[in-house]
Amino acid sequence: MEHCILKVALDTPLDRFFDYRWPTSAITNAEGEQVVPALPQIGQLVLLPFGSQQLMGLIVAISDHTDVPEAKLKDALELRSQLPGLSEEWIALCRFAADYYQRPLGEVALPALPRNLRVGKAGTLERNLKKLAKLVPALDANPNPEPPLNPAQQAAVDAIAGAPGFAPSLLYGVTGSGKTEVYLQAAAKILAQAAQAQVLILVPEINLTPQLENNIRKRFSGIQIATLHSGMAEGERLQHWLAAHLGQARIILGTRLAILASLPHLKMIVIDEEHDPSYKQQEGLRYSARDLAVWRAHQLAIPVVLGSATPSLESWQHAKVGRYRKLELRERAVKDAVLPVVRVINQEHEKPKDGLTTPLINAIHRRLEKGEQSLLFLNRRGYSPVIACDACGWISDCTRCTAHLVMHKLENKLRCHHCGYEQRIPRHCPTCGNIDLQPLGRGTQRLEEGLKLIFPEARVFRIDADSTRLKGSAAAAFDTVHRGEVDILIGTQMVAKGHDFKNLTLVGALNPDSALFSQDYRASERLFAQLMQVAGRAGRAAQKQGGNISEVLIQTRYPDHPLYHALMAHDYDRFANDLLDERQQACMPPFMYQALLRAEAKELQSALDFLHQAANCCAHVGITIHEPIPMSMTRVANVDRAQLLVESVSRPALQAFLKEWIATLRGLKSRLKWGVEIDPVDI
DNA sequence: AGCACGCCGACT
DNA sequence: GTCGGCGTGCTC
Repeated sequence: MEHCILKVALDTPLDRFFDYRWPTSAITNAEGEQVVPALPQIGQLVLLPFGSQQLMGLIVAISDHTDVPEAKLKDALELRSQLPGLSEEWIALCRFAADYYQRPLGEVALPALPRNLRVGKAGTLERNLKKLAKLVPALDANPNPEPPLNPAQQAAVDAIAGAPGFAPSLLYGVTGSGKTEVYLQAAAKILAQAAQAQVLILVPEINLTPQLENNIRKRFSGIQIATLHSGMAEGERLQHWLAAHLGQARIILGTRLAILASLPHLKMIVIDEEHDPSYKQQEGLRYSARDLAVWRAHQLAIPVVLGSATPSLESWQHAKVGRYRKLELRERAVKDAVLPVVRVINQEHEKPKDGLTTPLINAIHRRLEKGEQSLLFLNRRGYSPVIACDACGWISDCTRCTAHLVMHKLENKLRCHHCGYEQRIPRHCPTCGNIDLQPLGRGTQRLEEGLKLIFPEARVFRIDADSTRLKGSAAAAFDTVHRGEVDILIGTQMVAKGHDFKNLTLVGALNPDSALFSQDYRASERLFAQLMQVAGRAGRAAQKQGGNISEVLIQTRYPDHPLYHALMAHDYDRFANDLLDERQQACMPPFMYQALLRAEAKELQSALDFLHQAANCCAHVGITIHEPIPMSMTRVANVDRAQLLVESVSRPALQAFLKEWIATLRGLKSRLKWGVEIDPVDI
C-alpha cells in the first residue's frame, strides 16, 4: 500500500510538527470494500492518534518522506475532507501570530477554530454544513437608504473605500461624530466592489454594543451577517464560523477572537474603539486583535480602519509619522447635538455627603425637575472596598490574595474579586470582638443606598457586574433605562460603552483620581478614554427647547491636573501629544518594545529565584533585562507571582533574543509555571 | 499541556 | 492487601 506523509500542527506546547501516514492508494474498509481515500490538502483538518488521546491536527505540509522512525510513525485516522481547507493566507496569519507571540503554530491555529470542529464527530460537521447549504444566502449587498454624510464623513468614506491596497486609517472623532455611519457606508462601497467581498468589523464587547449590531442588520438586510464572540454557544459558534469560512456571510461582526476567523474573501477590516483594552487577550495566547488586524490587512493588501475618540498612543504615533492616515471628524453628526460641558468639582472645597458634593446634588435635582436622566459613574462595584475594625485595626483581607475582601451588603457577603472567595459579613471583629466594623470607601451599592436617601422620590437604578450577573439581564437593564423608567443611573465601566441614552443630560464621575497616580503608566491614558467615553453617553440629543445643556461633572481632589484640563477643553490632541513626548523622553512604548517573563509558585522566593536564573542564562546584546519584581498584586488564589521586564529599542532584536531565551528556559526544566507576554499592557 | 507509568503512605 | 499521592518522561 502506498502512503504519503502529513506534517501536522497540533495544539500542544511542543514547538514542532508531527508526521503521520495517509494512504494514497485504494484500501479495504471495514465492510471489506475497496475504497480510494480522499486526497489530503494543506489546510485540512485530520483526526490523529496522539499518545493515548485523539486530537485534531492541521495539515501544514504534505511530503513523501519523513525522518521519523518507522516504529513511531502512525496512521492518521480521518480526514475532514467535507470541509474546505483553511487557506494559505489563514495559516500564514496564524504563523505570524505564533512567531510574534512566541508560541508553536498549533497553539495558535487550533484554538482559533470552533471547538465542535476540533472535538466533534464528522456527523456534527456534516449536519451543520447541510443546514447552511439550505440557507440560500440572499445576495443583495445593497444597503438600505443611507443618511446623508457631512463633508468630513464623506471624505473619510472616500479615503477608506477609495484607496486600493494596504491603507490603514485612524478615524478620529468624538462620540456622536458619526464614526459608525462612516464604517457602514465604507463597508457598503467595499461590498459593492466585488461580488463575494467580506467585511470584518471588530468591537470591544458585543453585548454592550447591541445598537451597532442592530444598525448593521437594518442597513444590510439583504445579506448574511455572522457574529463571533466568546459568549456564544458552541453550536451557534460553529454555524457562524462556517458561514464566514464558506464565504456566505458577507459581514462578520465580532470581538477580538474574530480576528482569527477564516475569511476567504476579506476586503476590509474595521476596529471600533481601537484603544479599548479588551482587544488585548489577557490569558493564554496574549495577542492584540488590533495589531493582528493591521497585519492581516497588510497581508491581504486591503484597507483597515481604526476608529476612536481617544486613540491609543501606539496608533496616534503611527498617524503622526504618516504610517496611518488620520481621518478626523470634528463635528457632531447627530442632529442638534453639541459637546457636553465638562467641569470639575473640587472635593477639597466641597466636602461630599454620601459620596456626592453639593454642586453635583444640585445638578441632579435640576435633571429631576425637567424629567431628564442622570448617570453616576463609579468604577467600583460592591458596597465598600474593605471593612475595618476601629478598635484593633483589623481589616478584611483575603487570606488567599494580596487584596481586600469587598463588602457586598445586599448579599451579606465579603467577597474577593480576584479569587472568588466569599464569607458572611462577620458580626464582630474576628480578632478583638468589637461589634463596630466600619465599611471604608464607597462602591456602587453604597452609592445607590445614599442616593435613595437624598432623592427619595427618584427612581434609582444600578448597572454593574453584580446586578447583571444573569445571562441576558444586562440587555434588560439597559432597556429599562432606554424606556425612561430610570431617573438616576449608577454604573461601572459597563455603562460607559456604546449606549446612547437619549434623555440623559448629566454625567457625574465619582472618585476617578486613583488612576492619576497609578504605578501603571498607561492608567491615565485609560482614564481619559473612559471619562471621554462615559461623557459621550450624555448630550447626544440634548438641548431640546427648555432642556438642560448636557453636563459632565467630575468630582476630584486634583482639579488642576492636566488630564482634567484636557478633558474640559475636549483637547485629546494635546493630551496625547504631551503623553507621547513624556513616553519618548522616558524611553517607554511606543518608543520601546517590551516583553514580560512571568513566573508563579507557591512561594514568592522560588518565582524570584527562577527569574534571576532566567535573567542570567542568556547573552543579550541590545536588550535590557530589568530586575525581577513581585507583581503588584503578588498573590492570587494562593499563588505568588513575579515578573521580569525585558526591553529593546529594536523589535527584531527583541524577537530574536526571546526565541533563543525561551528555548533555553525550556531546557531549565523548572517545575514552576512561567510564560512570556509580548507587548504587555499592564506592568 | 495532557496522560500514563511508577513507586511509597493511610484506608475498606 | 489496594486506592491514590504527584515525580518523570513521552507524544509522529
